[in-house]
Amino acid sequence: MVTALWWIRRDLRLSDNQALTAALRAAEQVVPVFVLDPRLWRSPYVGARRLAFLIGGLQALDTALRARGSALILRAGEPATALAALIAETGAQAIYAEADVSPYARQRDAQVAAALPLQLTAGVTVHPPGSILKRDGTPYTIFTPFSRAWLALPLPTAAELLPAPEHISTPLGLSSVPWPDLPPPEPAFPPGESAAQRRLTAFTTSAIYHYAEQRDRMAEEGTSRLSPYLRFGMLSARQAVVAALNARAAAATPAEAAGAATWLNELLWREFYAHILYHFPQVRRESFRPALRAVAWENDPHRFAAWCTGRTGYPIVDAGIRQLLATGWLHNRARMIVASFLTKDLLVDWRWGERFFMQQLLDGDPAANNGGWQWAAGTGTDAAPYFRIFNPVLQGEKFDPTGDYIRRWVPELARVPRPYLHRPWTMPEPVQQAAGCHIGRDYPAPVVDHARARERALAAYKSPVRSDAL
DNA sequence: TTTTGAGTTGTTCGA
DNA sequence: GTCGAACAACTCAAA
Repeated sequence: MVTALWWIRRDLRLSDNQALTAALRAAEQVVPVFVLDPRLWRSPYVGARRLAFLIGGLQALDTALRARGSALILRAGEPATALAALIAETGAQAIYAEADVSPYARQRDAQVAAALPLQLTAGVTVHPPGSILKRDGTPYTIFTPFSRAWLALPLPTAAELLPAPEHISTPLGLSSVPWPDLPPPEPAFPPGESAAQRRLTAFTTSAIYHYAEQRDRMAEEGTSRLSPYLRFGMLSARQAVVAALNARAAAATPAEAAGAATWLNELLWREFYAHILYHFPQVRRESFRPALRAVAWENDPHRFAAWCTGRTGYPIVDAGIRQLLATGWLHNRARMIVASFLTKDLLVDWRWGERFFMQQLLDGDPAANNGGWQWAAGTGTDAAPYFRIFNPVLQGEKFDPTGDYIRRWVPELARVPRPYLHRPWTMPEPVQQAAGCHIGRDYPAPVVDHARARERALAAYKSPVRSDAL
């Protein structure tokens, strides 16, 4: 009897799963296993809410496996040790898993592969990192040429998507550790593959066609909200790309096709940053651009705390942070606004914001989160020019013109009249009275003056303190 | 090898 | 209110 392990990490799905398919082709019996790595619980980059989403996804996967004659085996401990034990128990000849790109995952897999028969497959991205290079053999570091090269490769088709297996034969009697105790999942993001598929279908048959115009409107549900599902592979990258291509082909108007193409482009940003982290793992520790490794961050803990709690006094910034704190998810436009504010207005090291996002986000992904933060901070590949500093008032007026987003997430501003909503500190005293919102008491005064903070940021970025001058 | 055009998502200022 | 230019210089990608 040939037995194989399907080592699940961030591919919590049965459909279009290359690792599972490879295991089923190689073996008569397949053991689906997830290893609770104690490093997950200790990491300052992991929060309870994302863990709860992960565990919920594993429970959904377990249910789906049980309907197919199998069951998820949950183990705890160092992966190499736990897998070695399971191999000893089952006599499995091989382990199949989807390759990941983060430095931690690659080091972990190298350690396992050194001791055990580990077979890695593609799947985190459509095209595996390392497979898209310039003519001279070096990796792309600018998005647009990367995306051109990506699009020049054969596009995935629906026919390539691997079907979910109807039956999985798993040996009986293997033990599991109990499910860990975690907070209940976020209601807005029910974990699991079927929830992901429903959301993908809903988005790619409707909102995707308005995505080009609607995606920046923070009060609207104009985005796919699929990021947590992509993060844990409850949906494969290939399934998402195929759905985008199908939607583009089915578009009734050029504007609708543009919507689908814009969303596809966002999926390509995800691919791009996965490739970047694979080729430049040091970006997890330091700025991609060497010249900006010496920016003299102020790192004021009080200002950082005001930002983390949504009490900066800038409504659009606070609304974003509070949406994140309340739901574990944040609109992409709001991500850019709060990141620009932290790094430019408050001069806090982008790595502080990156870590906070990783603690809070359901979709927290080392590659995409790092790429986004370095872009906003202007320290990354293909980054915003240093002088591109978001004005939180203008961003709010432009992308939340009705103020509905602010009123929803910052209830103490609910009765502030629209002309003052994005700059409540300018409310005359009688208006504050009428709105039931006294600045400094019910809602904070601005933690910095944006115009002055902007000048300070320009100076700090223009002449970073060089470490050799210290 | 050299050259040339280009580079997600902005803001401010002055005409 | 609207519009175009300036904001710097650099690095990258590709011919």
